[in-house]
Amino acid sequence: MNWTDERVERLKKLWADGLSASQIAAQLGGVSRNAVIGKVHRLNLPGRAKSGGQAAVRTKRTTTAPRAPNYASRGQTSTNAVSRSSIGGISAGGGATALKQDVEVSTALALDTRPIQDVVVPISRRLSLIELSERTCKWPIGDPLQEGFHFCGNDAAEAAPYCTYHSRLAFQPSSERKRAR
DNA sequence: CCCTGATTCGC
DNA sequence: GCGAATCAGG
Repeated sequence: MNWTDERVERLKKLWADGLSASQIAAQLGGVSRNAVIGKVHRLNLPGRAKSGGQAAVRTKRTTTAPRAPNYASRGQTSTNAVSRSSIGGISAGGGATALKQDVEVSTALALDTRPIQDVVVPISRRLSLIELSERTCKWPIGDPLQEGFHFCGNDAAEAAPYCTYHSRLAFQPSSERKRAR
């Protein structure tokens, strides 16, 4: 994808609006967030001040080049197969949000007093489309044509499209389907 | 782990 | 000029 005047203009606007590089990349399409950042630099657009978000108080890089990295020591990254038990094992990463969600789910299933409503039970992160990543729950909430539409956005297991709660709603194994209903 | 922007430099 | 790889940080 090349930087047409039009795309550059959009980049400028979105950057000025405070969108993050990855969000801008998602909107423009065809470019990575690195490409966006690189372009921002070349355009001499003001970087993100040390205000708001998380600056990047990068103290000038000492003559040590980042190139010629340790290609040798690379590749040591092992993709750990994290085993997640169906209900108890929630990743700690999500913090309070994920934890709270799990508690509510457990409670709902344990008490079994009334059916789980269609309406949101877990506390969603209310992410917009472009904010979704491979690890966020893509369960839609609301009417896509109405204002306020968003996605759950809670932590989703490795290859799962939804968080544990919504995975259960989406892939109910008949037995649980009865109880939930 | 997820993410952020900044920087360097091979292309 | 471009942007992947990398760094440094939240």
